[in-house]
Amino acid sequence: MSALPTPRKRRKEARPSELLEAALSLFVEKGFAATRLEDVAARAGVSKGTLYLYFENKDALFKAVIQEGIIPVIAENEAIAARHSGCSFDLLELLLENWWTKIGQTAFAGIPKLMVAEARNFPELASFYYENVISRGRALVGSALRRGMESGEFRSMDVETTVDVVIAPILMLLIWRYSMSCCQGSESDPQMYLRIHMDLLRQGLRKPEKESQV
Amino acid sequence: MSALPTPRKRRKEARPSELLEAALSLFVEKGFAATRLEDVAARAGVSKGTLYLYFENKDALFKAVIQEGIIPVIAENEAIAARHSGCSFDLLELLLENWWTKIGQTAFAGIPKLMVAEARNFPELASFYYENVISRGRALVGSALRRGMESGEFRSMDVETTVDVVIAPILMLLIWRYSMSCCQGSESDPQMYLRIHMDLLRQGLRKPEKESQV
Amino acid sequence: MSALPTPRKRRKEARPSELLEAALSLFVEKGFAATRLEDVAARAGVSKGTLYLYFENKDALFKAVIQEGIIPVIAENEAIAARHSGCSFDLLELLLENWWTKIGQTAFAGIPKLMVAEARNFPELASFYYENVISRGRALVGSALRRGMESGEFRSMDVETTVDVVIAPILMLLIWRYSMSCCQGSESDPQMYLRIHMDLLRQGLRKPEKESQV
Amino acid sequence: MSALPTPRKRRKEARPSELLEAALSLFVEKGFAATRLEDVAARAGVSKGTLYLYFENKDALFKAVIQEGIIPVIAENEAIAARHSGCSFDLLELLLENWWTKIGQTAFAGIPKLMVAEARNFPELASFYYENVISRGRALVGSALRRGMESGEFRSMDVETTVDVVIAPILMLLIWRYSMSCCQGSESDPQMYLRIHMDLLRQGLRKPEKESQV
DNA sequence: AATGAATGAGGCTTCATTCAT
DNA sequence: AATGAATGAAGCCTCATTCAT
Repeated sequence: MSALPTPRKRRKEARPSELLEAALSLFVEKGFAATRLEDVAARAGVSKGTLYLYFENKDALFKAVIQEGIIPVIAENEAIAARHSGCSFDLLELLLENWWTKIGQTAFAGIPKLMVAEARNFPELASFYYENVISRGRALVGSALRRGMESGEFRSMDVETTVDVVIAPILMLLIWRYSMSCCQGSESDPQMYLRIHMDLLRQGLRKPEKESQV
Repeated sequence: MSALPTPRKRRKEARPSELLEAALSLFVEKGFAATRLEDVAARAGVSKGTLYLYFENKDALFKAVIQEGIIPVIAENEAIAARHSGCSFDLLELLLENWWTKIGQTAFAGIPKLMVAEARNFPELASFYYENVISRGRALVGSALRRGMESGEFRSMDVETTVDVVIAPILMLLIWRYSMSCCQGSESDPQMYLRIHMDLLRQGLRKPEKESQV
Repeated sequence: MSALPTPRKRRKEARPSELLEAALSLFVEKGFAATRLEDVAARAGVSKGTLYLYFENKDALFKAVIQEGIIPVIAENEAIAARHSGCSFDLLELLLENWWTKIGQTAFAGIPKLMVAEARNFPELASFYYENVISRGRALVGSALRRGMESGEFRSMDVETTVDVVIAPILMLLIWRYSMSCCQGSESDPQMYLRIHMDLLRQGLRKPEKESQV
Repeated sequence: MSALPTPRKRRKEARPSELLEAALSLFVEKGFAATRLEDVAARAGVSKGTLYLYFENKDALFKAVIQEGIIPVIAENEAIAARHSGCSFDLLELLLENWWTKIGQTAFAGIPKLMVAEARNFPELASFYYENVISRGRALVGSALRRGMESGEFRSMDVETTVDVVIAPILMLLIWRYSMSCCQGSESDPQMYLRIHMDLLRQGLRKPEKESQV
């Protein structure tokens, strides 16, 4: 119906997301406290004052970054789980694959480390993240595990706790990359890491043919 | 006449560890950058200046915390590994048990999250930690895995990467406790978490009797 | 419509020189180490933070004072020397006259005493001053002396050392004024001082008509 | 009559001068403000607290250093002048030689720079030094010059001002050595410096045989 | 007389936030 | 809408001085 907005207008509307992108990359690189708003503004190509036209303060900027970053991927994974009908371990692999593609291989990969690092200093933010990302992600993995246990594909174990154990190496892979990896001589290979994790899991979760569970 | 050192002297000798204890609790509570040395001093019941009689600066204080608290546990684990002659998985369990008792159940449990959160902004501290804790810890787990693979107890896998996968849930357990756990309704049970992790590992690492590796 | 820059803009452009002026007067009054940046800012009518918008730190502020105030005078003197074609002693007098007008009779007169007082504790500043002021000043006087010796106007002497001897009374005049002069009852007359110095020099440097050097 | 004091007693009596010696060397090396009392005490082999048993505070220590350092040499020079009967320039050379031996070649050589550097911040000290050292030194040189002028050995010039001009290079030699000399590549030769100064003076002060003064 | 542990004021520097233009 | 100059609170670290032993 209407013509496309003029370049100028589009620029203006793009501002917030340009700022969010700049903020994400700096928050992820330096953490929340150590990121200077002046640097965020500079990376987005605007001045420090402009930033305050779009975000009330540093906290609000941080929240906006999280909000935009990860929730859509959780929703995608919920859809994948809803339409899956194969075996449960395959579902785990599908969920991981999508997560890896949409988060692990993008700038959002830095968010888990960011949240872990700042949760205590920003409890309100942590709550927001927990409700919208973590609890939904755990529910997803939890229902896959529960289905597998009920079908006899997996051993019986405490589901909630197993979820944490299963997720942990995936989170650590990202957290490591944005923290101590700078000290490491050799680059580790995330593909191999994930494959080994899933290999161990496949065999570790499987219900033994006959006797002798632990 | 009295065999006891003077109160003054006794105080002087106790100071460093009082300061280290105060520093540990604040570092773990607020992170490295956000901890004020004045608060550390106050918690130890001394003034700002006194702290500098014992530690050259904030970095040195932090390194001392690690030096006194964590490195000895690594050394203990190295001794445990050196004298171990049983099967490799048992060694992994012994190492975990000692780590859990000396680190996981003490205030030092907060250090991994601290390091993850601050590594990028304090590369020298990160290096120190990497050299003295991480690389030694990985070597320890790595040699246990390698021994198990060579003896046929474990499947053959890339050792370095498997080390990371094996360690990750243990680190995440601690990291979680000092970050997002505040948002969690139910307290999770670390004993069960570790048991499930080790169960999955025991079965996941084991070399199948006959064929069918991945 | 109006051709004048806005007041704000005008202010911004004037700031650096206002700050340099304030810094010069305080450095000269109290020395480098004892001058508080907050006082410099206050004297320029701004806050502490503003100073850092224009100068990276205290060292940079000091260097800027030298850069703006003294180095140009050295450059002028180099130009004077380059275009001079008369006798060498006249050149010495021209150099002195310009130095006296631009440095000796301004607030910059306090810099030599400042440098002498602080050189050991701020070796980087001392180096900067040595490279940019002292060595160029000495080269200037040295080449005038050398020319005079080669033309037979002056006796032959070690040039480098003679430079130091020739310059010393001029520096001492300024150093004295910013140090012990407060204790002196009668104000001494710098014009007479300089005239006597040059009188002694004119006759002292001159090559005797016939024999009898020392 | 009495036996020599015991070593222990002598040690105690030697304390103040050991402290003064240590203070001199540090004040001369770093200046007043930058000298740490802890370093003074350490160099004298005592503890920080001990220093306060002998000197009320840092200022008092500084004053004591100056008091002990130079006045005796001035007195010696006054005696030399009193008994001198040769030509006036020879007297100037004798005074210089004694000064050079007793001050210029000892640790006291740093005092002129010290006084110059701190005079403004310690006016009371500056007065003390002016009365006891500078004014007496100037009187000494002044009377030698005046005698030479009256005898026809020297040209007629304003005595007070000429004194300053004559002394300046000697003071600058010492001041330089304790300030900017660190930046200088080649060590300058003080013997040559003083010889050139005296050469220039000898010829510069001398009354010309016939006409043509300036 | 001697010690040395303890203090706390003070200076440089950073940066989130404000606001006049 | 956008700018960017200006602010001032806050933290690390030093060191003269005190005082219990």
